[in-house]
Amino acid sequence: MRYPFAEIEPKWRKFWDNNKIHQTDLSKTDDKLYTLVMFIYPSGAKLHCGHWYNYAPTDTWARYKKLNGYNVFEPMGYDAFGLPAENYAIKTGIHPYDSTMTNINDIRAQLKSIGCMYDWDAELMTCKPEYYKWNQWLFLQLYKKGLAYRKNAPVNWCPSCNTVLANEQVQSDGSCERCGSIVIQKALTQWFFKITDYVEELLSGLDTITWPEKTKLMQRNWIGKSIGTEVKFKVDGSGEDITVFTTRPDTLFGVTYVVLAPEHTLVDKLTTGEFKDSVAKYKEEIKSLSEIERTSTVKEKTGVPTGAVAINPVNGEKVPIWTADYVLSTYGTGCVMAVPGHDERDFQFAKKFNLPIRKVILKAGTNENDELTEAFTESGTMVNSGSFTGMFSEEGIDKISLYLEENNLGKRKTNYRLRDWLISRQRYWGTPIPIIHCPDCGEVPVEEDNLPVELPYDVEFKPSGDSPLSSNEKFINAKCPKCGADAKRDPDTMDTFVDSSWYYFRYLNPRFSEDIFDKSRTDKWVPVDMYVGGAEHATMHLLYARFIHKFLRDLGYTASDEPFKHLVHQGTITNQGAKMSKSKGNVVNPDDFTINYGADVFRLYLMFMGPYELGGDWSDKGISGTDRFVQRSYELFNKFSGLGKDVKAKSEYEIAPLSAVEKSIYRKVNQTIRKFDEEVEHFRFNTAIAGMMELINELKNLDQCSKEIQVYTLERFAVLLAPVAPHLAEECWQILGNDTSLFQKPVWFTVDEKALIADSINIAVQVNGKLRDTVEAATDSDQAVVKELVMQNEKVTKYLDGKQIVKEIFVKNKIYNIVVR
RNA sequence: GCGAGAAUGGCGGAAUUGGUAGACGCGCUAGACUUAGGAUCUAGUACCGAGAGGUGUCGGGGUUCGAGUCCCCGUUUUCGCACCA
Repeated sequence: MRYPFAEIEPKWRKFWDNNKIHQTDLSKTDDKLYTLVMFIYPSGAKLHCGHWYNYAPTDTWARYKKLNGYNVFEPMGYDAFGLPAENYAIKTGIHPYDSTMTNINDIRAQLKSIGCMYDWDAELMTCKPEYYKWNQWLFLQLYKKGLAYRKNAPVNWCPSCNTVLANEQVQSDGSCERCGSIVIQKALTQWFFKITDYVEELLSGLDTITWPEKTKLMQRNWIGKSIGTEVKFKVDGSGEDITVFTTRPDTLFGVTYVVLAPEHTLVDKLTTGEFKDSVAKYKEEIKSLSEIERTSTVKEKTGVPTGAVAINPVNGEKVPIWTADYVLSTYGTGCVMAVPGHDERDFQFAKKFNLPIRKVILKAGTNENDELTEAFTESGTMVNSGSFTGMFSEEGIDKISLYLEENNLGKRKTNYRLRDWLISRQRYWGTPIPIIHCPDCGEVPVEEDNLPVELPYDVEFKPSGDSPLSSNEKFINAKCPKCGADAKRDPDTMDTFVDSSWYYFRYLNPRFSEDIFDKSRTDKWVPVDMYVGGAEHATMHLLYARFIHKFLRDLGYTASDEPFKHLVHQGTITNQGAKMSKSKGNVVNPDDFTINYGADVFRLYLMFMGPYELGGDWSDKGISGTDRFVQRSYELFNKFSGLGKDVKAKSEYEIAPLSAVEKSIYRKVNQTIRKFDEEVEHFRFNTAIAGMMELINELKNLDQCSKEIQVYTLERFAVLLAPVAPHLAEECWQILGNDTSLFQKPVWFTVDEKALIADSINIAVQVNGKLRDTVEAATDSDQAVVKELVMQNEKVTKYLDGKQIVKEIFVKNKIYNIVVR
């Protein structure tokens, strides 16, 4: 009989539901384990295989922990604010709230069909005022500490749609995805969170958490700490100074020009008469370029002179000031000193515009008068550098910095690539920013008692050039909390990364109304023990959450320094080479598989496909393999139905008295448990399942075992099934004769260590590193014993004839290698 | 462009610290069973070769008794790059 998943799976889900098996008692904290997957964005595309790939294997890990006695908390919620719902509204007229709620209801039903251990009492929706109220509260706390502030920042602007565009709405050729016009960069006043105040701790904290090394490295690179010196260049004939940042003050004598970012405020100020037109024209030209294009090292460098001249502080030399787009206003001071002899970008630029190139660092083994054919960017001996000539770069960096500091011409400075977090969005579907702009008092925060500032339902979200909220008179007009005068609310909303930077606290008490969360509870449960989600969040969400966590700690809201102790990234599931998305039309609907095979077969297949961290291109080719495995498992238990009622197995057996078949099965069962423990613990589900398949292949001889060994084996097999195929396992456990639920009364079997050691073992025999045969020897045999076997082996000895043995390498239980000449 | 991964049969993938390459599964081949089925069971399946044997882990070098694994050079490919989440 085929496994009737269509009856059995809903039956067990109902049982779990009715008995509240997945509701975590959060007051019990002794063996607490907080397992979290990144919450879902409720798009109209619903759940696809990529979501299942994220959730089902993580649930297997969580269930494994639960069976091992942990009090596991595994919640799920909706990251419900965001751009796609708003775009959808612009296109169709369907309100973001309505489409989001519809999507959530559909997705919830789908999520329930996976059979994960989600505690639905903890469900969260970030678009509800009871949630985003605390985003606003968080904003106010940051504001109070001076960590939320406004400044100008460039945004992608479509002049035809009259709106700000997300990077993803700008196509690769720089045009708007909606109308095709060329997108420009426009400066707008924006809200920022001062994440840079925490930069050192964000770096050092990485050493304290168990995250993939590559993710930590990405964060380190993102933060981009660099130790250097700021150098002041006076502008000739003007009171202005240009401050540049350099990590190579030892090359200061090689400066032949200075470059300002085109957006730098000094550009217009310094440009002299005849150059004004060309500079203005240049600034116009580069408006449509993205940062990636601007910094590309293959793109032809562009730039124009400003006519102004800077004075090198160490030698008084006058050098021209240029503006060029390879200098970014967002990094360092927005100005660089150009040393074409020792910087690749400067070299290219100087070549193109015929600017002088001067050698000031000598590469070891070369001559001072050799012409530079490319920039020499490493350290070396300083030349042409006044009194510093002859020093090695490291010493020169130190001495020149000291000289600059002593003469008030500069100072040592640590720079970071990390920029403050731009959190304002000129959009509707997000958390309103709780600030009122008063003509007299300026920016005034909304009183905490007046939170939430509710997002109004009625609004014109079609682009008009302004944030959609500014068109809602009722919303936008307010009284100044300080002086009572007529004032305007801030029309912007927050980046959705604000929502996701603290949601793991809120899951623990989603309806708590007195504070952002109940500290007495979160202190026991936070940090999250295991966090699973896509690697695409490596630098943004995962950095923002760490920042907010540290901020909340400084407010006294948590004792921990880091939000996520352990992090795992699932791989990306692509289809026809592309990430699954509705717009590409390559979404694979998991429902097709759950209808045909059931949830357990599908989740088994997702785990069996390959390494969890790797992902891969979607194919359903192998699903019949896991289906067969499920069928065979079900059949196996039916064959021994009820056996566990009459026969009780011991927890361990003496091995010697067992028959050969029993021995082999007993050993395999224990080896499989050992392997399963090891593999599932580290999210290696594919090999864990392969191990179980090996076991069931061996169990074709189970009827040759005593009833006790049969029960011993089957109860262990059922329990191994439980994390990977929970519905099936519950059913099998019951068929065997148990009247309890595995997840209601968790069971896990420990390995019988003495069953793991095999009596004998195959040892590879090599001659000159080439395999010639294997010999079977008792486990842990020493070299002399193995040598005797080897030397009797003709397949080996025929390669030794007439040769001289030079060396013999013996590795116990593994290899015997004879080197001959 | 910059940064970070990956590359093993026809396919998905296994392979503690360097120690028998191809576990497990798909597919395929042959057979069994059968009021015939896209079901189940048994056997085989890296490549070349009749065999002995030889060759094989993206390409090219290197270290080592021994390299899929370590080092150098290159190719291809996936992901991220600050307003998608």
